[in-house]
Amino acid sequence: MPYDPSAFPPFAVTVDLVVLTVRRHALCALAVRRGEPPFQGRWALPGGFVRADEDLSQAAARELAEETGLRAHDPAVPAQDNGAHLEQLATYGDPKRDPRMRVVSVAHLALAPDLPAPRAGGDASNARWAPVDELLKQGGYGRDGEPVAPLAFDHAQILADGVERARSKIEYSSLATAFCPTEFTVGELRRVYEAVWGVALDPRNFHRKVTGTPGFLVPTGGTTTRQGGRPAQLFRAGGATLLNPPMLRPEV
Amino acid sequence: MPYDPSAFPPFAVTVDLVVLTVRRHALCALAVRRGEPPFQGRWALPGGFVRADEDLSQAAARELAEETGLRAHDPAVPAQDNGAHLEQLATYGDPKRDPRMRVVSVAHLALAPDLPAPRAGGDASNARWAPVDELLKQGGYGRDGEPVAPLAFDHAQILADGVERARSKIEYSSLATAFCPTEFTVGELRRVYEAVWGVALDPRNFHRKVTGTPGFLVPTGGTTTRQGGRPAQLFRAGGATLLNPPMLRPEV
DNA sequence: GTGTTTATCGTCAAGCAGACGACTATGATC
DNA sequence: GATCATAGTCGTCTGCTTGACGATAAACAC
Repeated sequence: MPYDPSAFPPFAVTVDLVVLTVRRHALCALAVRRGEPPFQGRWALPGGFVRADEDLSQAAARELAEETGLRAHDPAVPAQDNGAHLEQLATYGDPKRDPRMRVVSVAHLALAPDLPAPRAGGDASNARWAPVDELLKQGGYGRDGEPVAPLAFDHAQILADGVERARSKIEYSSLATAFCPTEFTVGELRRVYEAVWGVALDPRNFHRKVTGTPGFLVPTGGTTTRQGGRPAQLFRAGGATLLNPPMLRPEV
Repeated sequence: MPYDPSAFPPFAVTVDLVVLTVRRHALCALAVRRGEPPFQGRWALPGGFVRADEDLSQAAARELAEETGLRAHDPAVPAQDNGAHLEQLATYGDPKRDPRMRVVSVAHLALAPDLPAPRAGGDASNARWAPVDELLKQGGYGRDGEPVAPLAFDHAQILADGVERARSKIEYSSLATAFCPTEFTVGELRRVYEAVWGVALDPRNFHRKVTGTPGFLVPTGGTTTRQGGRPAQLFRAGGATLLNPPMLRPEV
């Protein structure tokens, strides 16, 4: 059977981004306000069409840079901290997920430290970091009492999947360091785990665990006191990507 | 900005299947022989175009049924064994992955017990179960001394990703039972782990572990002697999907 | 100095994992 | 039928990890 362009239905392919960070002890995601129908005025995940000559990961990295200014981490330079962590999450292709046409969206998950301020095409009012519980609270009310509309399209599902991926992945990988600046303390790393998992961890056992896991942390020699209290040692992420033994999420 | 069909490039969207089973102590994958260019005559993963009105998981289930006769497991009936396990794996969209046109493939992973014989459109010579090491052995020689051509397209990468997913997922989930018939013995389950991981496990510690993990196995009361030796108790898969504590893959 | 905060080290008991001995129940072989 | 081989099942022991928590250290605020 020769190649017949009419033999398959045409699809639009997009990438959507779940960009997570930890701000003020809460796991937050980047949301942008839609400027056009459908779902005009509603919050959504950042994303856009994949271009004709682009790989999926390239498209995701481009969108991430456009929305946040973050460069994606180059997997070829693992030891070096040259940007945010970016990985493919899952693909969503319900025929009715976009009322305009048949769109298949390849969602990606990005983890970033707190630093950057949102910038959606230069217009800051159309992009914000929002706590994920707030974004996922369907039909509830935000911290300011305003009613919260659910995210556009199936983005609530995508965000929930991304959060779940992040929660489970910091158990057995060193990914939690992607939420930290280049140099960080054990306490800062612990607060990342606490924010992502939504639990309190024992500082003493946590310290013993992470410093005892080979390849997880390497001391830089410096110390800091930016948290108040006794100065803490500074660390960088070690070469290990898989943690053995893994971090254990406390019982549900 | 109104909807403009020319604003995005059209893609073809396919599903490809990594169907794994355990045969004769080896992890095997379903391969089909391509009957048309490109890669005519080469082995490939089964798959096909997503139809215009189909969800991705529906398309994957349809292809699985067409190629193997297996029904996909309905997630709404978790305790019941009504088919093979099927889950989305990852999406592959390199612009050059198909020389004919821009194709994005949403790969799925299926795990099945040994029973079914391949049937690719009724022609058995164009479908076979092949050990995954053989399919992934680039440019080597098969067990029969024949030279082995690498899989078509990027299917070697997809298969490798699927195998890795299966290897890690049987650690912390009860998915290994998807490789077993409805009723099975602890020894049969152990041989699944040994085949998928490619290691030897201590029968005594394995027995203690799986029978001690709550929700993993439920005894049916029957026994069997089909393996020779002392009769073994028969079990069904329990309700648990996540294993706590997980099975531990021995050191590399 | 005193109190507060955070970091870090130590101790102890419970539980789990790996190594491996021992026993059991079947079929195969002589 | 005795013996052997095979596979399944139960125990034991030892070392390591974990979770709970006491104790000490080093900063800052007053």
